[in-house]
Amino acid sequence: MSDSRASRHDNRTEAIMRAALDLALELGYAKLSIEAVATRAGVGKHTVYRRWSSRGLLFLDAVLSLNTEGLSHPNTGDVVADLRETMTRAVKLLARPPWGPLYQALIGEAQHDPEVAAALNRRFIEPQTADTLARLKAAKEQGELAPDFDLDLAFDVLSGPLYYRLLITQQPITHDYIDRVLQAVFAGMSPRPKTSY
Amino acid sequence: MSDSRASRHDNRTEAIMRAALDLALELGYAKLSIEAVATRAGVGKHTVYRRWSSRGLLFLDAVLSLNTEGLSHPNTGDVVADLRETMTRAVKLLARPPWGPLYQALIGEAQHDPEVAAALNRRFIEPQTADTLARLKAAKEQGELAPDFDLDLAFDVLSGPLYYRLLITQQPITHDYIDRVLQAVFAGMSPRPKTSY
DNA sequence: ACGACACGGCACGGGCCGTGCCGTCGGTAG
DNA sequence: CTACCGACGGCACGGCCCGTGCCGTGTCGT
Repeated sequence: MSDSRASRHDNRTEAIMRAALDLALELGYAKLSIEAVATRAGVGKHTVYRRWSSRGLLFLDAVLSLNTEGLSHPNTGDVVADLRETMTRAVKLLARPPWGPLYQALIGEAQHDPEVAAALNRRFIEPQTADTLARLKAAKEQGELAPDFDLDLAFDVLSGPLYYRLLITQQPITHDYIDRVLQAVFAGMSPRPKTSY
Repeated sequence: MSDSRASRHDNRTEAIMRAALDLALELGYAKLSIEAVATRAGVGKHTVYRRWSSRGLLFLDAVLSLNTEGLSHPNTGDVVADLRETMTRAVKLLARPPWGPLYQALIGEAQHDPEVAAALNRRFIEPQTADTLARLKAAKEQGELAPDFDLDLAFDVLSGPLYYRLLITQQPITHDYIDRVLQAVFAGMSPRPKTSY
């Protein structure tokens, strides 16, 4: 076949990413070396460097290759229920290995490497945001949300607390926690509908 | 004096932390080496290792030494205004160097080093949370907040979006953004006070 | 004056970096 | 069938930094 060349190429690429994920889980991302990845994958270091210019970008590809399809939003007509469903699914992935520690390490790396941060946003955060935004927009058009509902802020306010728990306090994210966030955001936290604010 | 010994000790400690901060700002935390810090501080490597067991813990001490007093909450009687004041002050610190990049790098390191994560929580996050909690509790007792106001969640919901912007999308955090978060949390985002939720 | 101690300077083995070079192997073109 | 070519694995290199040992020095408490 004419693509056996490409096929061989892809096989190595996958082997390298798999080795990177294995080692990241065994040693932690901090102790992950390209040298070890190459050895584990049965590959020369050049073969790694030919594909990725930095450890961070390799790790990004590796983590995102664990594809998370199934994070798209259902539309049952009840926007809050749909959001809870999506958030629950996301949290189930993050709750335990392999995704949790890997995603956490990836965001950690993004704080040190602007290239990783940019790529993570473009390839993962933005699509996910757009998806949520579309679902919220539909809800607004169907009168489920107020006309002045702050669409652009919604994703931040919903995800922010989850990321805060994952990255800062590093407490477990439970179903109850998701419910309370939804409660706070959609029912409001103030006793007075019209605060002095 | 009897503490000239301790004084000398402290001088070196400060010099090392200052050197670490300088280098972190010049090169970025990722390229920060203990060897370079020691040289810049005019100090032997032992003197660094005698005080800190890892680069992360040194960096944590260095960043937290830029003391952020003035993050305590005022109490003017209007809890939302007080929160906005505190959040604005915090964001002013984070908005631009040196705090912004340094704090971002510190949280990044915390994702790779559990010791740093634990210390960061104990020494910075928890006191700040307790402070906010106390202000909210006072507000609740004075009837400014509903009796069933979710105190424990409040800090997460208020800070979460800010951290999300700082760490994930890495967009600037403006005054307008703070206002919108407060609006969302305290006035609620839903058009219907009693959602099906 | 003496002893204790933290210190700066130096050197070491070791790990990993990123990069060259070389011989091989598979697929392609003529 | 053969000649070419690109990607490859293996190896070696200089360089940086790690964490640690040793040695001579200066400064303090006794």
